[in-house]
Amino acid sequence: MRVSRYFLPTLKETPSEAKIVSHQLMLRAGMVRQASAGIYSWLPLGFRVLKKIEQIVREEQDRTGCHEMLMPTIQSADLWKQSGRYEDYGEEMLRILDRHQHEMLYGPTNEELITDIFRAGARSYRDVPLLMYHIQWKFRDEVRPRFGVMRGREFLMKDAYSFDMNYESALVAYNKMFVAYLRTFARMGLKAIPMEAETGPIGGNLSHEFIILADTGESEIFCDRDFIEYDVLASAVDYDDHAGLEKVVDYFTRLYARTDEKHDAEAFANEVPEQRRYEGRGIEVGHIFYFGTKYSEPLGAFITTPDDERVPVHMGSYGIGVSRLVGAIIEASHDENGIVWPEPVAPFKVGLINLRATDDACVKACEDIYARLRAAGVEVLFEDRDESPGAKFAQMDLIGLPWQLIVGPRGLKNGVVELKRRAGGEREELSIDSALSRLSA
RNA sequence: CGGGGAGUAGCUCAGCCUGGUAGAGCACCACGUUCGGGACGUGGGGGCCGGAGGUUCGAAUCCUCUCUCCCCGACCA
Repeated sequence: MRVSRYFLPTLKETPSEAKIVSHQLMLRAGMVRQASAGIYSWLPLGFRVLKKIEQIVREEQDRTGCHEMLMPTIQSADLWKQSGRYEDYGEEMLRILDRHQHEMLYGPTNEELITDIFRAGARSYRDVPLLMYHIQWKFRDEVRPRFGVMRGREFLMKDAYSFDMNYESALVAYNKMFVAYLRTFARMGLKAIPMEAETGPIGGNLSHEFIILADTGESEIFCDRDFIEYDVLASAVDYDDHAGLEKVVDYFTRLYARTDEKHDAEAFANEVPEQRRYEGRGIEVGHIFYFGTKYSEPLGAFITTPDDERVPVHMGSYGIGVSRLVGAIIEASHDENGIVWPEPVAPFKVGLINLRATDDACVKACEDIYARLRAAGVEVLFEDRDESPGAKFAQMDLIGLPWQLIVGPRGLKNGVVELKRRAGGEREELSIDSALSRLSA
C-alpha cells in the first residue's frame, strides 16, 4: 500500500478526550474515529489490526475443534424472557421496538440464542460434545464508556459455547478453551495470566479471567513468575489428549494469581517464594465460564443419554474481547514515539521509506523494492510522499510497523539501504538483496 | 445514576468576565528553497462560535432551555 493512496489521518497532537495511551495512540495513528460515546469507526489501518487479531483468535478456536458460525446482532426478547435475563440484565441491554411493536434487543451476549439453536438441532448424547463460536459485534449500554475501544459500548467479541452431557465432559471443553486462550494471547506477543474469577451475571461456578500484563492496566495483579516464564507455544497441543490438557490447566490453576480485589498478601507471601513474586498491572481480555444447566433448563435444551434419560445439556461460555485487544496490545507495547506492534498483529510488516521522493535513483530503487516485497507476499506500507525525512520517520514510528526499510540517496551511493527494527531500534545497513531476503524470511 | 468540566477551523486552544460582526499554532492548497529524525519563505482556502429561544440597534460573548462529549465515583468483556 502506498501512503500517498492510503487513508491515514495521523495527528501530531493528542486529542484532548483521550486519557490513556492506547486511546491516544489509536487516534493519533488514524486507526479509529469516535462515532459517539463508546462507539467507534475503524479506519483502514485499525481495521487491519482488528482483522489480524480476529484471525489469530479464529485459528486457535478452530484448532480445538470449535466450529465457527454467526449469530445476528439483533435478537428477539422472547428467549431472554424465557431465561429470565430480560429483567436481570437491566439498563445495560439496548432494547428496541420494531415497527410491529415487537420487543427486540441488540445482543450483549448470546447464551440464549445459541441454546435455542442447540435445542432445535440436538437430541441425544450422540450430538455432544459440541463447541461452537462466533465473532460478532455486541452492545452493552455501559453507564460510562471510556478508555477508547477498551471499554466501548459496541465491541467485537469472540464468544464460544460448549455443550456436554455431563460435568466431566464439560470440564474437557473448559480445559480446551483454557489452553486455547493461553496460546491465542501468546501468539499476539502477550503474556496472559489466568485468574480465578467471579462468575458475575452469567452465573455458574467455574470461571477464569485472562489478564494480560500491561504497566498501564486497570487492575493490579499479583502472581507467580512461573506464569510469565512458561512458553505455551513451545510445544504443539493435542486437543484430543484430555489428560495432557488437564496437566497444563492444573499447572496454571495451582499457581498464585489474583487481582487486587481478591489478593491476600499473607497467602501470596506463604505460597510464592520471594524471587518468584510478580506484582504488576493487567487488563482483562478473556473470560471463561462453566455454568452447567443454567440456560439449558429454563430454555428446555435436553438431550437423551445412552440410558434413555432426558437431561439438560451442560454448557459453558468463553469470551475474548477482540476489539479490546487492539487497545490492550498497545497498552502492553508502545514507547514514547508511538505504537510498537508485535509482528503477528501488525497492520503491515514493513514500512518502506523513500527519504527523497524527488530523487530519481531513490524512486527507482523504492519502486523496485516495493514490487519485489509485494511479489514475495510481504505486507508493506510504502511511504512514497514528498515530505521531510523527519516527518516520515515520526509518522512511521507512530504507527509502529515492526520493520522500517529506509532508502536514501546517501546509502544508495554505497549500494546499501537501512533496515530498522521498531522494537529496540536496532539499525543495520545492508544491500537491497539481503534486506529483501531478510524481510521475506 | 450522583458529582465536576468542556463544546469556537481537521487537531490543540485563545477570545467570553467588560456585547461592536472571527483569531493563533499545527494541519491543508499553490509556488520556490530545502531534505538521514515532525524544515523554511511567500501567497491562499477553510468556521450559521453544538442547537433552539430570549434580551439588545447589535450576541461567540448576557439569560433560559436543550443536545453532545470528557473526567471522578458506583458498575462492567
